[in-house]
Amino acid sequence: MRNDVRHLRLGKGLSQQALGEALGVSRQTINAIEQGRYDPSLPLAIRMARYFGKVVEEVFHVDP
Amino acid sequence: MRNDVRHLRLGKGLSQQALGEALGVSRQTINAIEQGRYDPSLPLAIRMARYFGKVVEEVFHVDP
DNA sequence: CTCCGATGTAAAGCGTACTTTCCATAGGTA
DNA sequence: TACCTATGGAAAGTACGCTTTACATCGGAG
Repeated sequence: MRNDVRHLRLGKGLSQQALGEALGVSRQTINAIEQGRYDPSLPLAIRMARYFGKVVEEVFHVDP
Repeated sequence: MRNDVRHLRLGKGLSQQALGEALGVSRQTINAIEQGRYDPSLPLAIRMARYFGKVVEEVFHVDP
């Protein structure tokens, strides 16, 4: 799965730390997701998308 | 998280077994998700929503 | 140069997502 | 009766999501 988290985060001028706090997870979790080291849980993915004003499918894409 | 999987599945006239096969998971996984015993992974949630012609947020709802 | 904020990464630990195998029950049909 | 499908669920194993702690690098501000 690829995602646009880094792009969306920078678009809001936030650090990984700040985004993590806004979403209730650690900065390492944000980092790992941005790097594609693993996918977020479903509830976190929904919170993230909602935070950026998007639906899950607009933020997370199945890699072809 | 609550979800509409059972309702959507029955709307298509499918058994848990048949849905599991269509999505590439076991029938026990479908059962557990319908019962709310746990949430699906993000890729499975996206596959499920897509299978039913919906976005993730239309199938899985945050609790409150 | 020194200090700091931001980022990358690793280890250990915990809970969960998912599997296979197995057992059990209910309803329908022959 | 016996059989079959659909469902619910337990047990054990594997892999992943997420945490805390810790260390390291880089760039900018002073």
